[in-house]
Amino acid sequence: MTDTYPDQAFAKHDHRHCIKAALREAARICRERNGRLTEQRQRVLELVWKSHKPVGAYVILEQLRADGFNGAPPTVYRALDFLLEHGLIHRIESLNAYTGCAHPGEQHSGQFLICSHCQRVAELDDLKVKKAIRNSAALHGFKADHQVIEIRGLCPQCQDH
Amino acid sequence: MTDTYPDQAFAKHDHRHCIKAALREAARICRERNGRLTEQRQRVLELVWKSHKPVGAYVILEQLRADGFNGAPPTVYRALDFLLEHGLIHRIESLNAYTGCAHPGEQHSGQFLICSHCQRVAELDDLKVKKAIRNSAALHGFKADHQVIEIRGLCPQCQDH
DNA sequence: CCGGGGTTGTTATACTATAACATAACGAAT
DNA sequence: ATTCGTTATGTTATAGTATAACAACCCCGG
Repeated sequence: MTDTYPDQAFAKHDHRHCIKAALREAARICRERNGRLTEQRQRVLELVWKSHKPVGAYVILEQLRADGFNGAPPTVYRALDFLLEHGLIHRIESLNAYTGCAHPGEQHSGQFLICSHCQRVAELDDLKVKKAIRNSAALHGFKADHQVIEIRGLCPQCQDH
Repeated sequence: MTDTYPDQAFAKHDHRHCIKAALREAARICRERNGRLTEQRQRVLELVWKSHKPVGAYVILEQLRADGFNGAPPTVYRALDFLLEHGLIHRIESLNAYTGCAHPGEQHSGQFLICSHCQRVAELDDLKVKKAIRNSAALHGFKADHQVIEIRGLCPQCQDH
């Protein structure tokens, strides 16, 4: 696999479908691993997916509250931690924000294209990039373990502004 | 140029030399550009370089204070911003910390190997990685502008633990 | 029914960063 | 040397991000 969603990344699509698929996948993965996808965790996952761009923990918190839930930051962070551990979401380091994982379950560290204009993010998993990095690290005797790759720029739709 | 400091990255070396060289380089670059390398900025740059691992803004602040300076966060952040703008330091997104730039002046976005054990960081500028990423982005019609690449793992010295 | 692991509630606090406005230092032009 | 605009710094307050610590709860297996 070089690229999982070659074009879909920034393309228009029915996002409700994504959300549903993500929830279904999450349920499956958690069942497999005996992870408990509780009501809270599911709600947080849904909120992450609902946004078409990465969301901060406190935005999620606000939305939970708007939804009648009266919680505090730790609740949200715990849910996020759980989802991160199980590979259901990613954290975008350069934004302090979280985004749904495009192909959960498989072990992978994401590579992200982040549009500086519309804030949308596409997740890649390019083998060549991964290899180039692994080689480069190996050259220095470095044993790579996890990679944070976040590319800023303009997505196709935003290049004419 | 593929790699600038092939082995030196994690190798032992007289770090005082690095600091001096960095300060000298910084002075030269600022002179060239009419940037003012003030006392404060120089002190901050020195503190960043003095640490062999990335330092947080508040650690720098502490050290400035220990040094008789009675300042507040904005002072430090302003100095850091200046140094970042002029390519004299880098920000490590995944650590919220700052580290001296190994080859200032040249335009480049760093690639970093970050040791999870000793926290030291090596800066690379691997052409193959850069190209792989540029290609990958291009495949998606994405116009890349800046790349954040931070690889976690174990440096040569820390792999036996 | 009991017990124990995992989950959530709750309060407080640490850590990271910036807004906004006042003052001071610098440097080019007169 | 004086003036003036620009850039840099001081200062206070606050926004934004994340975790520590402990109590209460719940689910499920024995």
